[in-house]
Amino acid sequence: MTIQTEQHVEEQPQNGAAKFADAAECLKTLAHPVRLRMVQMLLEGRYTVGELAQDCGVPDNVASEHLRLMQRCGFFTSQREGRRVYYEVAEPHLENLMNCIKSRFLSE
Amino acid sequence: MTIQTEQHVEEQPQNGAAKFADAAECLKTLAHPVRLRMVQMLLEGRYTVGELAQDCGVPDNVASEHLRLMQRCGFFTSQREGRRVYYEVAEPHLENLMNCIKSRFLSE
DNA sequence: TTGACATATCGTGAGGTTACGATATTATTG
DNA sequence: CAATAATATCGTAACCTCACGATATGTCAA
Repeated sequence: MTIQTEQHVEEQPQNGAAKFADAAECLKTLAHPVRLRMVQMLLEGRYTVGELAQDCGVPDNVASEHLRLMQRCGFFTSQREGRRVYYEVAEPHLENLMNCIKSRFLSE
Repeated sequence: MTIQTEQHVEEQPQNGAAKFADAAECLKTLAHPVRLRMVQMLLEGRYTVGELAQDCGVPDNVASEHLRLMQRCGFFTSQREGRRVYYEVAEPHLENLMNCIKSRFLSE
């Protein structure tokens, strides 16, 4: 079995493992009940932080934090209009991915 | 001690938020570079713990732990043959989900 | 049986994630 | 201007995840 005794520095077997790091990062961002719910909502329209917060049952600052995380993954963009900030989907693959998730986990 | 301070209990607005908890759980299980790689491998055949461990560049016990987590989500099953244990995909939606992930995060 | 191999489990500690409260920022209204 | 509304940011503490090493379990072979 000759396990590589090289401490795990950066040295993943070059089988595209590096690519999985990005995917894992984004999946991790998606993997939260409140965030999934926000994605679901935003796939159907644009909403403000307050609207999303209320619908998800979390305080505004918590909602804001979740939205910031997802924005960093490129899922959403935001525009300010007056004192409100509207979020909307920016990642076109998000709908397809969400449908896969729903067909597996939510449809039965 | 174990003083549970009654965090915000279960009080999600009943918009199907509970369902997202399961989905988030499974997504979280998927959201790890090594585990994604294992899924990718096992979508193409059955492999032993040692084979998966070597391919992912992690020690056997670490691989075993990852596989256990995924088995708990119903992604895989395992059969022992001699001293080896073979894992294989048990969740039929996994392939579709993985294709979504790859088309978003790995194809560019 | 003893020993080796393959896998699994357990305890531990480092580091990450989360919700919360307090505070800060930005924009509107009086 | 001050006051309020909507959102964002920050520090903190509780909790969770992960990899590691040690050990345990299961299997086969001599």
